Amino acid sequence: MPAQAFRQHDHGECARSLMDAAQDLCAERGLRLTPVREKVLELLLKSHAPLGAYAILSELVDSGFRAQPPVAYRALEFLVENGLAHRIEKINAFVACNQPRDGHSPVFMICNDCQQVAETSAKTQSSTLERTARAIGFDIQHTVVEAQGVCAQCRERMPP
Amino acid sequence: MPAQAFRQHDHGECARSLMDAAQDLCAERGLRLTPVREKVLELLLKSHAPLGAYAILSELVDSGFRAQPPVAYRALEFLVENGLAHRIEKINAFVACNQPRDGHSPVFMICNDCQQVAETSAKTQSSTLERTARAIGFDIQHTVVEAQGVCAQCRERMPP
DNA sequence: CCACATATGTTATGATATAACATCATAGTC
DNA sequence: GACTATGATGTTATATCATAACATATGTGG
Repeated sequence: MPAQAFRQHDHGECARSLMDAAQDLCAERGLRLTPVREKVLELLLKSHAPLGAYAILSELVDSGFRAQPPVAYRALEFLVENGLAHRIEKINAFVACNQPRDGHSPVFMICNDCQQVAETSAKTQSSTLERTARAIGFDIQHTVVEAQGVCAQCRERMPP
Repeated sequence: MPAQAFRQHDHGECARSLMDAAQDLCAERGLRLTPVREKVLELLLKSHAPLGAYAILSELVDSGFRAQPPVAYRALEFLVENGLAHRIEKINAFVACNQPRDGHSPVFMICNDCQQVAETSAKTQSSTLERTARAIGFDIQHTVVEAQGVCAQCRERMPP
């Protein structure tokens, strides 16, 4: 299911099932999905667009958590390390992962108009990168692949 | 010539010819390669590793320029807009472009050990991205493709 | 219950980036 | 040469993003 974010879908249902998946995954792996971590994941899942660390922070405060910056950053670090969220480098923001436990190297499409971000899993993408790397003896540990532009919905709405 | 940065090469000569190319390109296009802009490009060309905006700023000051942050950011913005330099998102730093006027979508390999960055021009890379984008009707305006890992030289030097 | 590891609370500060407005330089025009 | 529009630079202030360091608490296995 590519580009989930740009499609019509039951967002509430989608968020719930991803939260369930996250809880299962943490249980399996002995990871502690503590209240702050769960809340941050919930905020990311509810949001239609990526959230910056300070946006998350202020929502945490609204939800009754005492929260200084490290609180948000630590929770995000946990989620990212365990594949439950991703950091979008180009915009210094975070999104929930829409296919945890995939071990994928995600590709993001960032719409400059509606600010939504779609996570796609282009396997060929990373294999192309791998090939380029191999050619120069480079050992890849992490990849950042992000495209900025305009999504289909926004383009349709735009002046000709 | 892929991965220039990781190879043995005459860096001084390489920097000089790229500076010449930049001057020609600006002359052709009626762009003004002013003293600050030229100095910043020179700093990037001399450096073996990407430079952060504030590193550039302090080198500008060392070179006798009065320099507040906007001075460095503006020069960098000019260089990036005109394809003479690139921003590496993952590390908030800048490198000189090693093939200006190519209209390429560059791919960067960032070595976590020596901090050097190689710019490669993988055409297949961007076409793979293009295909992914087309599949969901996304119109790409800019791409960020960066891989972090260990370059061949550093890997050879490392403990087994 | 103790000790250890992990998570959280808190203060302070570091690092990156830009808004806003004043001043100056350059090129084209009269 | 003076006039003016445009683009470049100078400067102040501040916004935004991120982490170091250390204190405290909490859960887990011995």
